[in-house]
Amino acid sequence: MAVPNKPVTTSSEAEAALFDMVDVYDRAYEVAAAGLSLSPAQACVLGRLGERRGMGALAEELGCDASNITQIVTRLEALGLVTREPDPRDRRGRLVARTPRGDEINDRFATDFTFARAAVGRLSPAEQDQLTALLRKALG
Amino acid sequence: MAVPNKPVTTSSEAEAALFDMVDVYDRAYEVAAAGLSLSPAQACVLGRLGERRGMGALAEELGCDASNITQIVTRLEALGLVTREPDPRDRRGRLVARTPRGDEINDRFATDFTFARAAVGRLSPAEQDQLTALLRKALG
DNA sequence: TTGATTACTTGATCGAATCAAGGATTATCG
DNA sequence: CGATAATCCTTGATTCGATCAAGTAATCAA
Repeated sequence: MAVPNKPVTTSSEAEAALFDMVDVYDRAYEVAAAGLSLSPAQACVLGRLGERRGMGALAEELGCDASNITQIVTRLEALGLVTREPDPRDRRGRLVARTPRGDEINDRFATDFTFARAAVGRLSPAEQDQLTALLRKALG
Repeated sequence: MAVPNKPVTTSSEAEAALFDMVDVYDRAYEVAAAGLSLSPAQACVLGRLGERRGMGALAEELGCDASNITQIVTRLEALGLVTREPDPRDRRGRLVARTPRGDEINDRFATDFTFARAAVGRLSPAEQDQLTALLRKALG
């Protein structure tokens, strides 16, 4: 099950459309990751490493437990996509950074995850601005 | 990590807004489920049982393996939210249906998952129609 | 310096997802 | 009719994500 957020009830057309978008987005993300033999979580963490980051920073960004990040980074490290070095400024911390291969895989993921790009691309520039404004307003 | 679909790169404002919506939606769904001690997958399956359904139908709807559904339904059954009876018309199949308690929990989930309702509610009726149209067009 | 806090790891447990394999039932076709 | 195939679901094994409790090491603060 890609991401099982099928709606219980969608009382309005807009809610239904919103749900469909979320559903298709999530599935596309997962498919793109799977195409590179990555889990969504791995692709996600890899994508957050444009700049080297501490484990805690990653955990906070993703809203999860630090031990979760330890797990995921350990796997990315085993895949040779990431390094984990002691932080020279605070030796409790560990700085995670992509390897060249990690960069390459991440670039490929960005290329392969065409869904959002394609979806937005179906709209005219004016429509894109409208969509942005509506989504931002809906997000409150 | 709620649903870790943080973007690798968001080349446009619209893509970024789309991502944010997906991210917040997924998290809200998970929180609503957790509030009822359900996993997102369990809440999802429960929500699909307005009408009794076979295991295979559920698997197809959710795009996952049948054995995955077996697992989830087994847990829902253990929670007393669902029954699994032999299909009288084809004794290979099993029909899954919500119990009264399953209905109650499902209703409560629908109430608790306020995110989509609230998001859409921040828009005027005309804006809701716009959003619907834009999302549908973006979905292709 | 002592004690608390911070940053991360480890180990355990649970659930979701997927795959291979198997049992039971139904459908097909010679 | 009867053998074979296809369908529906389950079981078992494995992997990964998520969370919690507990622990280590380093830093900070009194």
